[in-house]
Amino acid sequence: MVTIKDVAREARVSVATVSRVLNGSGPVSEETRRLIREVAGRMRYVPHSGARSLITSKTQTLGVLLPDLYGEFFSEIIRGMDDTAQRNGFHLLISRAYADRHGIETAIRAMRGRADGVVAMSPDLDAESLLNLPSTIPVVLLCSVSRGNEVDSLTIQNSRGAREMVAHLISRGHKRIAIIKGSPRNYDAAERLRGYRMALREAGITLDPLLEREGDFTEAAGYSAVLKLIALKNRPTAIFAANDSMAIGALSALRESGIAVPEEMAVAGFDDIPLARYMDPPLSSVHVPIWELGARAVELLLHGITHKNDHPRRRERVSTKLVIRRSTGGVPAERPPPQTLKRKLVSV
Amino acid sequence: MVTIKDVAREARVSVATVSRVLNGSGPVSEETRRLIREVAGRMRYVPHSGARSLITSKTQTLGVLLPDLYGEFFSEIIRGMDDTAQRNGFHLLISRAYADRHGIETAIRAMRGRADGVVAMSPDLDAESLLNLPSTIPVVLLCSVSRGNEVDSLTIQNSRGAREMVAHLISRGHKRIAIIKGSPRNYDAAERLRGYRMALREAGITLDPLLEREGDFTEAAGYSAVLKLIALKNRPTAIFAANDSMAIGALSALRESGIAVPEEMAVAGFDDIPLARYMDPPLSSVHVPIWELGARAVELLLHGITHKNDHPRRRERVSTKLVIRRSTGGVPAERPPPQTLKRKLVSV
DNA sequence: GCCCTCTATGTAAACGATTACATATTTGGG
DNA sequence: CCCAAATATGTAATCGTTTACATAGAGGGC
Repeated sequence: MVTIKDVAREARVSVATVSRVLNGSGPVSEETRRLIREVAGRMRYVPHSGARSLITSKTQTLGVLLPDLYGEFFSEIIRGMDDTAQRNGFHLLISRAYADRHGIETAIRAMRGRADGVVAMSPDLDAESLLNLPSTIPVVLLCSVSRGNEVDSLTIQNSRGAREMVAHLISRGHKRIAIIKGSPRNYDAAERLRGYRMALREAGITLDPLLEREGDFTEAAGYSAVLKLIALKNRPTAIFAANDSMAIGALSALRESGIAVPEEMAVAGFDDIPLARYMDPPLSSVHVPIWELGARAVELLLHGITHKNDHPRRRERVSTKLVIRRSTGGVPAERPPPQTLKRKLVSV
Repeated sequence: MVTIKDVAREARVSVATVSRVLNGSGPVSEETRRLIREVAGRMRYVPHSGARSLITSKTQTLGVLLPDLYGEFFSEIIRGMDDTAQRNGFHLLISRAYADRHGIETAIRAMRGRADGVVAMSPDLDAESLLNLPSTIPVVLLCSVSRGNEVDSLTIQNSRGAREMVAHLISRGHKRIAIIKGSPRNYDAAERLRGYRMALREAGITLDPLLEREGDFTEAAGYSAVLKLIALKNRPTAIFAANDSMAIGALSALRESGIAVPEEMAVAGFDDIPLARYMDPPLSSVHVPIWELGARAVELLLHGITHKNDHPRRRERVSTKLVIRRSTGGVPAERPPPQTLKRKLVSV
């Protein structure tokens, strides 16, 4: 592997001069500048980023800790992060980590010398104590319980979104509205449940525990929750699923049971993944700007890095938007605009 | 930031001894071993991975270059990579890069000193020349044209899978079978088209250019391709979409046009994304083991790394499997097993 | 008591860059 | 023609580790 020394020797100058040319720092005569460029190019010299970051103590890399990597939600959030990181000359070091306190702390430690900051997503409710990690490198907490004041945090307007969707169902005349809940110890899930209850209470509807079904954010969970709901003596007339995957599983179960949506049963989801509009019937959902979530997290982190982590901590929350389609009897027939290419798979 | 020197000073030993204790190398008396462990713990010392990798010239990191990051395909492939990398003590440095030769080369160079090897996915047909990158670090090419002999490569059995699916449609009695093609310059797309044509030719069916529609792997493309197909004077009776997203868009368009699937029009996709079985009707597709694809790519790369890149190059191809559901009139009603939890979204 | 072999530890040279400081050369003002 | 200032370049310390080599006791066989 060719190093800066090899280039210097070949060009008959010192390493300092080579470094100056390559980084555009300090004065160098036009003549040597050209010479060094030529030699470096010919020898196919590539600076060793590891060595560089050791002396500059900048890695130009951001660590990303995720609880898991399934589904469109994560690819989209990573895309938002990568776009923003790359625009600022940073790379992304991605790692899955257990969501509990120990797992996250270990992972953040492992980042020392590898990353200049970390975005950690730890939706587990138990990870609360994370808030006061006395971390030396900047950290942004994503979709996590956020109370303390040690780190920046960014969350989704879960309860507000859920509340609005359930209010929408109520405005359509529904009184018996079921919810398919998210994973038990998940922060987003808990908040969405809170919004659901809030809306019912505001409408003077008493909560019915039988209408709150367990779920875990998978299609399979939505599917089986529906089978239980339609077996009830006093069936609900609407179902709010805590995410779109479960709503899709729910639609599938209703279809097989011969129950018409939205006539006999309204269905709504959360997230508004790209597929929602292609369902049968098109799925009403709470739109979450996932790309923006990732992008904003990185922006916050970069801010923390440039300010060496001594800046006032921020706690932000991205807002959601109701998207009403046919599955709640909303609009006649939203027709997907053929050439909008909202989504673009380059391969497969 | 506390360094190994600080620990050594505090424990009144030399840095060498501290290093030996922390890495379990060389002989150290039980007494000093305990002392150093205690001091390091108390001072919350964390080794600086950058410095370590400079001297050992091992980063324990793998670079991953992807053309884009949309959709479930990518989250799943990344998951396969991360699982395998982590099990072998490696991290993943993920980066989006232009798929052309220059983009990939630049990106690979930027990895010097950051990663011990690179998995590059560059499905662009023009990137052919990539094959002879005289790269110093091991490279595995994923889903890319693979002819040269400079790097390992891993691809999907595209043409075989497509051929089998189209043969299946033919066996159901279809004679006029349309294809919605993938992106024009995409390798996988080209191979799937090849398989489609192969199957037709084998059945003695003459190719009809009108039945080969442009597409780009998006739902929107599938949607609008169908509108054109059903406007033909001599309509096809079956549609093979080059991926599931387009097939889903196609189903949506057919539904709105009042055309029954599979009675009036059979529909098949490629990839078998988790959602396929939840469509209405459940979608027949060519199953691709995406997780395995990522996992295997990393295995190949790790092999190249341990053998210092002088090993016989391999060219592997993961096999596909036909999954027949109702959209091609296949089986009565495949009912999703409620508790199989094939897919598990931890958050949202 | 001598020498050899272990075991335990320390010293210092790497790894590949950046950069403060020193030095040499040129330029220009008086 | 001299000296200060500006320009161009080199020397060497530094970042935080690992590790080859050196050193110093301790133990044991003769």
